[in-house]
Amino acid sequence: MGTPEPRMGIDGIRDEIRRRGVRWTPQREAIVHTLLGSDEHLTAEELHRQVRAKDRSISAATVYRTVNLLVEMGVVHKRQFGEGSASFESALGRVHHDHLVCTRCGIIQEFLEARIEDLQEEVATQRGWSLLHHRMDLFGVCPTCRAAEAAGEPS
Amino acid sequence: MGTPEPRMGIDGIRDEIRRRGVRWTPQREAIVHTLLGSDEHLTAEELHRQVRAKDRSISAATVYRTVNLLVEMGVVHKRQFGEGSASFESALGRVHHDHLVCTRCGIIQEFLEARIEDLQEEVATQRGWSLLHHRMDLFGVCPTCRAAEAAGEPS
DNA sequence: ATGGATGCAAAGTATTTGCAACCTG
DNA sequence: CAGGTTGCAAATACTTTGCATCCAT
Repeated sequence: MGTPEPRMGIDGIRDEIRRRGVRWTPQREAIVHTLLGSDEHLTAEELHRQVRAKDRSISAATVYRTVNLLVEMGVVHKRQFGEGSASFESALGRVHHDHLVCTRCGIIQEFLEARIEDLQEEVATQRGWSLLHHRMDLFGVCPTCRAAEAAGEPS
Repeated sequence: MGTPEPRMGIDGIRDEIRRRGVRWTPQREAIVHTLLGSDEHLTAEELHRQVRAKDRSISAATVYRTVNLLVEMGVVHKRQFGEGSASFESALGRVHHDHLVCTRCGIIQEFLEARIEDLQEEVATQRGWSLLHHRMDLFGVCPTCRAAEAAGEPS
């Protein structure tokens, strides 16, 4: 339930984990370094694969347990774009944003549009709701894929 | 890939199904009537339960196969709010809308905010994307639950 | 009568959990 | 050295699929 310092950093995560009375293990260190050091949206499987490059013995179960801990701590966001696996993304030192998802190549571009954020709050308030959070994903074709399509390349 | 007539109706679905060379069975009729006749967002399990009230023998597999067919025909929308099962919602005679989801009681209220729709198009276009569709869910506490909370009722 | 549809059970995904061994604090 | 953590395998939740039978056209 803790909201961490905005720019806690990896060391801060270690300290926060210990402060919670949970342990800082080599597995957790590898997972945190990999996920927090990446600016990508990684699925549990992708994260597992990368982490196994450091330590072959790390299991998928530990990856799942660790990302769930990090999500619960508020330092990682869980995203669910299309169907299939969820993705995980570092929340450290980053402001809220939404996503453009390319339906052709899968690339994800982040954006923040303050006018939309304001209108979302207005929509909720006008209808008597209190807004907690939201999810907004825009699906379309990215500039690169549009160019490829224009060049006649089949999808 | 067919985009159906906006107000096709249940008979129109039967005709469209036959036009595609697939068959109109009692199971499909029961499922279509139940889902299209409901203004709720139903999970496959909820739909299966309701449909079994008409015909005990209808299997979950048939429910899944039928909703997938209807989604592919464009007459039903598949929604994935939180975790867990997907929900299905009739698209017939309805315009696009987004959702407010109560994190306390799960109720779903639909809304349409043209200014947000315009800004989504603008966000995509400005960044060189072509927008195909989007998903926007606002999570918060509905008026009823807010009143209950104000009255001191624990969640 | 013919090939799509159904029910059933088994298989698939994605993720979680029980448990004994292990290791951090 | 106490209790949280790990790897493994089994379990879970949701959905899809193979197959023999059935039935809509």
